[in-house]
Amino acid sequence: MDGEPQHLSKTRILDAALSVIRAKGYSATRIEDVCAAAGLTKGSFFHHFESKEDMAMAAARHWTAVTEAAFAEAPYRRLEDPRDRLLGYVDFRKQILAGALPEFTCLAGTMVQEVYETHPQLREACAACILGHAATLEADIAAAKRRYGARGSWTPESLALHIQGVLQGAFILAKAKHGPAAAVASIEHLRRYLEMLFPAP
Amino acid sequence: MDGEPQHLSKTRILDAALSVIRAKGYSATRIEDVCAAAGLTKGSFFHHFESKEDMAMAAARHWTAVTEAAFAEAPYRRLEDPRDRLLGYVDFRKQILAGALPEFTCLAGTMVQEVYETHPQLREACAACILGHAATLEADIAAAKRRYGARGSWTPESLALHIQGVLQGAFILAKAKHGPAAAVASIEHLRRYLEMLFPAP
DNA sequence: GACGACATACCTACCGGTCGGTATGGTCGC
DNA sequence: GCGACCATACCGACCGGTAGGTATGTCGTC
Repeated sequence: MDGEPQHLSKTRILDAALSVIRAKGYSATRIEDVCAAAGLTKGSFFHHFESKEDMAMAAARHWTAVTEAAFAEAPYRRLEDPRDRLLGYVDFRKQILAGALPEFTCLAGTMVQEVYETHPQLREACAACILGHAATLEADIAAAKRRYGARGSWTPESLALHIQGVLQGAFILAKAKHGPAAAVASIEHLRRYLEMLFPAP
Repeated sequence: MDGEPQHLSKTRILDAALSVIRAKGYSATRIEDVCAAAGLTKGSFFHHFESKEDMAMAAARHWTAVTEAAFAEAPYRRLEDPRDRLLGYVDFRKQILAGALPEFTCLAGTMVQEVYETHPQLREACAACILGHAATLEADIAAAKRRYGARGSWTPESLALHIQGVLQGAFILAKAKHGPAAAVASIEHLRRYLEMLFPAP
């Protein structure tokens, strides 16, 4: 995913961008906010990025890489049964909600809401992040469906997307309530749905 | 909910605000965009509103009133069985996704993402809208639970919020994919969950 | 004639983006 | 080894458009 091992300051700017955008949204983040958070100046910023939108595109890709790495190492991935892996994934996502609000939010979901009509490229980048992540669940879902003979008629793709949708919705609930309790409860409903879809032997 | 039957131009501005904010997000909407959409000028705007944030607060309340009215008249509300009413609600929400993207999106969900950290009052107003709407489902959920002896241990409140979460997530999916298909599929998963929670006789 | 409902012109802070400059470090000829 | 040369990284003052907000005027109505 990452091309070359980009410059340290560039990744510092991108890391800063992730947290600032997740806290204030894309339009409201000023370039100088990002610079301040990164401990650099605008001169450096525009040395590494052509424009604010260019940075956002890079941030989306950076976010994809960061999250991909985080999930790749997660313990649930080593489980044998595809159903267990799927439920493990959900539990893992639930655990993450323990931290502070702007830290467990999804950059792509936040940004796409603001830019889907106005910045087609950014929308595309955010979509690729979300849909790409969803795609990593499809194999397990398909396998679990085969093994446990799931109820109802639906595609693995649609369920993978539904899971991402619930998570994104949970973030909105958390933001609205200014705390993760409702989001956790929502994810538990999602887990219950999966348990019922793939009834345990 | 609405205090006095406010001035026509004021509601025109608010209606315009709803569509512009839903299309571009709160931070990116300029007051002049709203004025242009309403066919008025800034002079009129600042006659009716103190500031942009004041307008946003009013827009949130306006949105609450508009949606409340829309759901109050919906046909599913006349169904006898609480389970049918709940499923009817979900189906009704699914139907709405037929229109153009910025027209079926939720203002409160869009705004709260941007302002939850920076504008506490606005966050509160958006939260009140979402949570208030969720609360309208609680009675039916509780009644359905009593009548059909639902599976698992959860509160009506948490399920009502979960439903809202799924819908908000579905909007994000729709924005990311630039079309409602995935959102529709997600709502169908939600419906399946409810059917399984309250098994039909 | 006072007031509410608008329009027009204007002010000004802010912010995305530019530009001239400096520091650092690597490379090459000698 | 050393100086000439150059590229990269970074700084920070500055520019110019933009957009939130204001001041003032006009017109209709009670």
